[in-house]
Amino acid sequence: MKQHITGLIQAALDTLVQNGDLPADINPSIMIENTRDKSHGDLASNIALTLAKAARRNPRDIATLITQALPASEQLNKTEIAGPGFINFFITSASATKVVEDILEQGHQFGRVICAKPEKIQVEFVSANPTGPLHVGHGRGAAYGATVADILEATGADISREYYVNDAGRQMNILAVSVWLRYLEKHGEDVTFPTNAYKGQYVHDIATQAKEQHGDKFLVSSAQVFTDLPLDEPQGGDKEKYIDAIIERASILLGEATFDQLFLVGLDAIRDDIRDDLSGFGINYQEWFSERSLTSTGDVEQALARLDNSGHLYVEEGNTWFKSTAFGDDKDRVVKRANGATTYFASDIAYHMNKFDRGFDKVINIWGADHHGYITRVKAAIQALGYEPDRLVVKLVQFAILYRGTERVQMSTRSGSFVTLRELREEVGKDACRFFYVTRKADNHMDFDLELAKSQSKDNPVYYIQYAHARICSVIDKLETSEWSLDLQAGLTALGESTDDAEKLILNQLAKYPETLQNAAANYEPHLIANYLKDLAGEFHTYYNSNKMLIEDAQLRNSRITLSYAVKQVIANGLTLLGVDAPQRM
RNA sequence: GCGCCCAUAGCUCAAUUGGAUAGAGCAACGCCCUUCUAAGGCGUAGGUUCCAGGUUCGAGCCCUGGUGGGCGUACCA
Repeated sequence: MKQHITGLIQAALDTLVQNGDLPADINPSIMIENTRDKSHGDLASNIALTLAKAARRNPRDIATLITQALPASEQLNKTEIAGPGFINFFITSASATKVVEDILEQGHQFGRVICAKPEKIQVEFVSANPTGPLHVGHGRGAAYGATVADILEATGADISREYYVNDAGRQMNILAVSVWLRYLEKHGEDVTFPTNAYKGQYVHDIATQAKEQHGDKFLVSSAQVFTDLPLDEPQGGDKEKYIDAIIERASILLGEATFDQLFLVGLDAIRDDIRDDLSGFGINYQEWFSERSLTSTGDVEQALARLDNSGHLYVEEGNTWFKSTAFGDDKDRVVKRANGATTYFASDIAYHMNKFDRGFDKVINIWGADHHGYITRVKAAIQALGYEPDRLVVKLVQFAILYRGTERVQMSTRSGSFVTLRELREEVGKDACRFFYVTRKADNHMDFDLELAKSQSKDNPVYYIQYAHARICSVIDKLETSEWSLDLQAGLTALGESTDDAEKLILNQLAKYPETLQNAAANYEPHLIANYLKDLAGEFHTYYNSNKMLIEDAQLRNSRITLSYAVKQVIANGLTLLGVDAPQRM
């Protein structure tokens, strides 16, 4: 419809230019918008306003010229000039009904786009350190990333979802010795647990698992572990030095290979748990990418060599620095320490190089808002490696604060008492979680009310949308067991002749679905779909409450149920994109 | 100090990317209802879009300067 009107306006402008009513160099870009106020028609164009300056004429005069030159169209009832010079278009109800026909034909495909030459896009999200279960803080990134990926896929991209597993580095070693000490306890050794070790219940669980799978393979006496160590914090020492000393001790007592085995017990257990957790959240990845693998494949060294060859590295006091200030960073960054160890940033440079080398046209990283300071240096690195920096898109997700009614839910990652994502999911359900997390713009802080998410009332948008879907399913079920049957063709014809305002409103909303999806994809804004569905469900409930569906009058019955059928389809399509089920009954 | 993000109705948030009279839902108030799915429906009221300038036909949105809040400013991961 918008294209149709754009064509009409273009034709009108061509005529006016030919007749000399408008200068030839106006270079118009024709925008058609949905009106907010229905007294302004269904669609509107601001073309006259944008041309006013170039044409040196009053916008209302231009609008008059355009409407006079506008070719006739069977799809329009009338056009009107309003306000400062808007041209409003009123669509006939027959052509407004066209969208229902499209929905019936295309089914779950409606709104989706298939691209002949799809853009290859990678979406990396969550990527939490595998040192413990996911907590609620990861939930928003998970829901947002998954939905963005699905939306991009729906609009024609070739998507790969990836989790970057930070399985290298000190934090993972701390996890390994945490498991180890619990394991020793389970063998009856007397252990004083370090201040800085991981204390959650899951560490006990993994230790038990290690004992079951590996017997006493990692067993040493506690005397061997704790003799000649520096002091821990409670004794007036440094907890960081203390835990590092234990890591070193473990490595010596067990030997590198055995320590690594222990390390992998912890890593595998937690990664599997995270994978399972996310799967229950409706999220499945194409790739779990190991940070460790970057070292073993030589990617890190290769990335640094590439930077060095292009003159972006220098050595100072034994440390190797990347000259990121050349690309707008505040300061240069160390990539290799004097002791030869590469930094986390070096791995990240290699990781991004690896991503582009895998042939992705675009790479999207979903990061927590606390990582914003990191964007500049990563962009600097990929630029230095010779990639166009715009091919990396970083979307930051602000924190969500949990409330139970009006009371804030405290969470702390210390002492293992945090609220896990799994607990949240079990309490409020997958659907409400997924929906609530994406219902706000990602760059806004959000409040997540557990009570509201669980409530079964109109106040709860997820419930309200699913309820609309279930209601329609129920009507259709009832219809099928009645003496009537669903005649969609008759319904379409009847709808085309209808002048009912509520129906018009719903038709209008249905027609907006494809562009809402496009918009959501183009801007990485899934909340547009969530809001869209809320509106559609609201309009439908209103309609449903004032119009009986299962009635004698065949024309009304067919048109109402046909319209409802289309609403059901679009709700299902939208909810699917958000990772929310569309239930047949509730 | 510097950098990024945010500020819209009492509360939680929208606003088609610069369009027309800034919209929803809670909460408040006033009516109605007990149903094809029931956990409701209809309506009223509520605004200096943080402040001050600027850009233009037009600004919640863009620019400048403030105010307030969140986050970040590692050779950690």
